[in-house]
Amino acid sequence: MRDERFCASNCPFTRAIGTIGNKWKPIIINVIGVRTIRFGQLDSIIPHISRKVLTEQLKELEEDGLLERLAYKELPPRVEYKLSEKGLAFLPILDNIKEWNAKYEIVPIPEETDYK
Amino acid sequence: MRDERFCASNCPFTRAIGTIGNKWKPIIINVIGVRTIRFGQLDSIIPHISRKVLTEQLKELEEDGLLERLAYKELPPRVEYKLSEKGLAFLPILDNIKEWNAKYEIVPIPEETDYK
DNA sequence: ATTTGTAGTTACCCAATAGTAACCAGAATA
DNA sequence: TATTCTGGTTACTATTGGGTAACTACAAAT
Repeated sequence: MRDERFCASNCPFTRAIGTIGNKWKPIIINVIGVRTIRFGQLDSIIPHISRKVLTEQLKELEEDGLLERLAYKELPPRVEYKLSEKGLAFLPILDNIKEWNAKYEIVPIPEETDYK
Repeated sequence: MRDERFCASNCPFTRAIGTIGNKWKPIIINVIGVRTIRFGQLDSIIPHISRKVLTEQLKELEEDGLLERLAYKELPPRVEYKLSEKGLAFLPILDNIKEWNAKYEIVPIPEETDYK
């Protein structure tokens, strides 16, 4: 899941891309935003992600210091995630991407759909 | 290479991540920058990328309107790439990522290396 | 006694991605 | 005549990614 050639590069930009340059992480960071959120919520809010992949991505984000994980010793278990200072500092970049996209995206021709 | 679920999402942010959210594209865009560059140069400047993958990524970037490709009908062939307006507009975002990384990166412990 | 709920983990398997090597055109150069 | 040069493409293989389903713990509710 993580490309060692990127993470161990001596180019800081390449290393940065190694940590956040995949399709799930920006989505996850964006969904969390400034709130505290539970695993199950993430799982149900983010479309098409499996619990397995979600777990992996969250683990990596935590390892890279973007995310804080708070596990309560309860049953049934409760785990809360929230962005660290580093993660929060990444949010404006995601906003920039949104603006950039809004300005330049070539809007795809919407699929023919049957509404009943 | 391209995840249809992302590109066809009705969420613009998800679509944006679908186009630039992978490890090679930010690297390629960053390497091109404001200059005009040839295929062979890209291939030799970017570490670890294979010609096959480079070709695929360039093709997608062109399809998504980030890149302009200029092929000269010569032999041996000459092909030049440069960023479009959309591509150029993405450069400041890459700069933001560099700043963000410089500020927050947890520097990896350098590997034990033998210098002779 | 059985079901429900949470946040995972694990095993298994198929699909997608990426690496490698060989090959192409055809003009210019040795 | 053989080699070099460029920007690819193709076939084949290896590696990885990711989906699915089953399973865990244990308390509380039915």
